[in-house]
Amino acid sequence: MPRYQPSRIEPKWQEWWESHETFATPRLPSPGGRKAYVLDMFPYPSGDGLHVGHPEGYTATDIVARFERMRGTCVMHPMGFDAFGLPAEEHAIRTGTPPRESTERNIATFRRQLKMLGFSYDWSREVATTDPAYVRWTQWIFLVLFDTWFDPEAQRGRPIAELPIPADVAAAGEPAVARFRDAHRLAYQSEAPVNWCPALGTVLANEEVIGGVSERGGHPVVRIPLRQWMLRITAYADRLDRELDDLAWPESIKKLQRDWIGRSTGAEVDFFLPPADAHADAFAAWKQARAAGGFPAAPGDDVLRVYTTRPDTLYGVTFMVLAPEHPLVDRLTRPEHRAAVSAYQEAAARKSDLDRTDLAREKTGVFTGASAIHPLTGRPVPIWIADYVLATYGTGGIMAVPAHDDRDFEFATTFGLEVVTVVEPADGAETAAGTLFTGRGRAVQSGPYTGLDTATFIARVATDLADAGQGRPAVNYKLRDWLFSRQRFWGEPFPILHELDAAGEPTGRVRPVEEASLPVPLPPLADFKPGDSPDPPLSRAGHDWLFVEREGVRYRRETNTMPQWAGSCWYYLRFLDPANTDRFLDPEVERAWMPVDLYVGGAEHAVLHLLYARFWHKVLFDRGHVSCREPFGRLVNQGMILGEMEFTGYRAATGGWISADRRSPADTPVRLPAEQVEKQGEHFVLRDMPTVRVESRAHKMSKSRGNVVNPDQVVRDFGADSLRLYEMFMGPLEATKPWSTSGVGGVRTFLERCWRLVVDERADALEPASQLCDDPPTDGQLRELHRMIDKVTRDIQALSFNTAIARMMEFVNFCTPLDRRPRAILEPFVTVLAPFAPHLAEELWEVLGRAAPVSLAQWPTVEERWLHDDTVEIPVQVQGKLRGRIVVPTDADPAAMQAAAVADPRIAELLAGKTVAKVVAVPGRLINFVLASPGTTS
RNA sequence: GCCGGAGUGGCGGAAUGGCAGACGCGGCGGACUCAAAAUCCGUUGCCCGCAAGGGCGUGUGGGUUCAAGUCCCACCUCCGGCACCA
Repeated sequence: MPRYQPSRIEPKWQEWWESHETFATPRLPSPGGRKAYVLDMFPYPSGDGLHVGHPEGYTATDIVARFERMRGTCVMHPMGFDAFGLPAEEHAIRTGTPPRESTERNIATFRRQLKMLGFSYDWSREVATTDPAYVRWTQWIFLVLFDTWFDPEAQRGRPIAELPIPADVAAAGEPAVARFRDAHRLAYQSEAPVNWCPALGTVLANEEVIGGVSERGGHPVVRIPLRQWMLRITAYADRLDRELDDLAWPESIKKLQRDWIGRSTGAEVDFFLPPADAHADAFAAWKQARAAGGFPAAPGDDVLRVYTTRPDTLYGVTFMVLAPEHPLVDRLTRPEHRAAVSAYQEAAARKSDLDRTDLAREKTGVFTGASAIHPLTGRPVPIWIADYVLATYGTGGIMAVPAHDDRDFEFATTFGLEVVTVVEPADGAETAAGTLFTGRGRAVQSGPYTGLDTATFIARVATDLADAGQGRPAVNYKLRDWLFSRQRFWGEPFPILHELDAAGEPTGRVRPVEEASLPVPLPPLADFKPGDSPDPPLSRAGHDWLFVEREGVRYRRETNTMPQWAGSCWYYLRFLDPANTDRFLDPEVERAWMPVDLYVGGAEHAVLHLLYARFWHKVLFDRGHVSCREPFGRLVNQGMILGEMEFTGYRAATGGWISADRRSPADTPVRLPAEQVEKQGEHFVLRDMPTVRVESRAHKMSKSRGNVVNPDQVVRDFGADSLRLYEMFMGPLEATKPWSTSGVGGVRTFLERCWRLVVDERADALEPASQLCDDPPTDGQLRELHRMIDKVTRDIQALSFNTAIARMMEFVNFCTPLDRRPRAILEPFVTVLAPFAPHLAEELWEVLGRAAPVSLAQWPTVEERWLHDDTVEIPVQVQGKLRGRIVVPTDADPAAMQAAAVADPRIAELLAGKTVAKVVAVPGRLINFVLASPGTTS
């Protein structure tokens, strides 16, 4: 009668934990005790509900949190919702439902599903980024960014009030000072060209544009100039790079971040631009002025400044290239080239990123008719414009060295420009003139530098250029400043006011909303439809929201909103002190819990979320609001869960089967049941037609493919403990792995075996199995128990849950046949099972007559003495091939092992008449007899 | 193109340079049953052999080593990311 019934026991224990506040975390960890902050990347509550991918990471952290709790650690394990997001906004536009309504509904679904899985979150700490009490502090942090400038000397952010004002700025009066400050804030406005997506009615960040179309929806994107809020993340580029060093993150993630930051070192070099009516000695005069005055901070109009990582190739410069948007292009272009240049510029502006990057890699460009003077040789160098040079990187212009840069080489080849070799491979290999060599080596045809190796050349020419005032060492980053505003109505409003003049026009002056007035609420909107201009939807809000007065001056609110990233940049801090109305986080609480000890989430956030959150954290650190430089100590990315393995055959248009390796896009895929398929050698083929190969693979879950697994359904069919356990048993946490419904059945069977180990299934009432007894356990049972505990303990710490579960299965396999099952081994087993299958463990604990909850029971201690055997079985190899086994004392030395091995009749026979050249005996592991090869004497 | 990661039975996977395939799914056999399901027990890499036993096996080809899934070199395939950053 009392079968294992998850549908009965799971809700029961979830209610028990909730009513007993089993997982409530105190404000501060107990003094002197250990703390663990175990964090999941909180989800975006989409309308589809939880996906089976979510519980993977959540179960992993839940096991760690429960395990640590049982070991007496004070555990912080919160959950919340990253609830601003485009889908709610699109839903509002489609249906007219206010986004807050649908969002709250979705959160309720997510919360129900998460609770259904028995995660041990402290739900009293739940936060949603859309909650006005949360938005208040997101806006407050924006004001911290607005109030901060980056001091490059100190390499840290400081209050804007401490920004030194140059004398000439101060002399120009208060508006100039304000402008100077605004230009140095970490949050600033910019008129830069942005990715405007007409279909979505918004501007997108570079990283939201994939191959020229929007990441969401794949709509076309065009570049237009628009006033935007930017965050000066580039100021922190160096620290974001260097301070990765000490983090316990996967090296691959660190590398991803480093590559994204893209630090490179090289030099800036000025090429003199002679005026049209220049005297022959204009260059000499310029050189003299530079030698006296040094290298200016800003290039000025008389030079073309370029950035290069290879100043050692200066003598190989045969032309220069400017981005079409480069500010000097118009002035440089000679009248006879004006038409072509303008046409090219217009075409480039119209081109989407797709056209500029993906299609036909062929280089395009036009000649401006102008030349610059090479700083070392004094020779004129023609100036071109081409869209392979980016306006937004370096100085927007390059010195082209076609012999040693593949892009320049391609351009030179296309337009028949000169190629001059100035570097040869260091190994002296011959290079034909006019060929490409991008490696490092030795300089040739390089004036006084000829013969130098690349590194020496770079160091020396940098010094020489600096002395001559013609160049300086420079560092550049691929990382761009963070485009932080969106033209959306479902996001945090900026706490910023724009001053208006008497005519109601903006004066360009802004003021922050005072802290006491936060949060700036989202205004109610009558209509959610996007406009056809890039004007933000909030500009259509009622005037009582839009216009405010301060000290007799009228202001218009900022109508952009923050991107979804904003809320997720600091939620891990708010969890620590979620109800605080006085500050965003109590410093005492922050010092006690930070940093996060374990952070688990999807690899899709490897770059952006983690980089943005680190950036905000560093600013908060610089401004004294948090105590550590880095927020996340140990980071782990869970892998993706794919759909069930599928076999796909292909039918040709004529109707016949076509082998998967010879199919064309015109053939129709047909999903095949496993029975129609068999493996033949390397490939799967049709069982009835073995010449036809069949594709076998698992695909990403997607609605269109129809292979999405719904957690509600799995819980209904198998129970939450089975879902948890299966997701952990599938394979390594970090790996991508396919779903298998029969695999879920397998772990369900295991849980039923656990149940029967303790419960008498044939009794009428819920009572212990008849085999349960109070016998003292045998040595063999204790050995089995302690080895299991030891392995599971170590595996949880290594996040190797699949092997931990395998070991528990072995333990159950060991116990099942026992006619008498000592309580003294079953009870510790139930405690070890508890973090993995908490509902079942609680129920079994109760059946065993112990006081609930097992969730807070003590984790069993491993008794070392049961981990070691007196004797050990050791393989015996002859010539590296396994030929027998011997049993020897565990501490047997090589001589004893050898004696035991030769005493084995089979081994003795194999060695008879042979010369043993060498014996390799590894105590406790193996023994190998190496024979002298025939004809060799030893 | 560049940068990661991965290739092990029919499938998911396990293995500090030391007995390849733990554990699970699936398969096969048995016990229980009138029968089936459930359960319990056994078995299950491939090939030869009645057996004892032998041979071959971790994507491919080389190498280091007494010993390689594991280390080194070259290559192939799949998955993920980046993509003119001078």
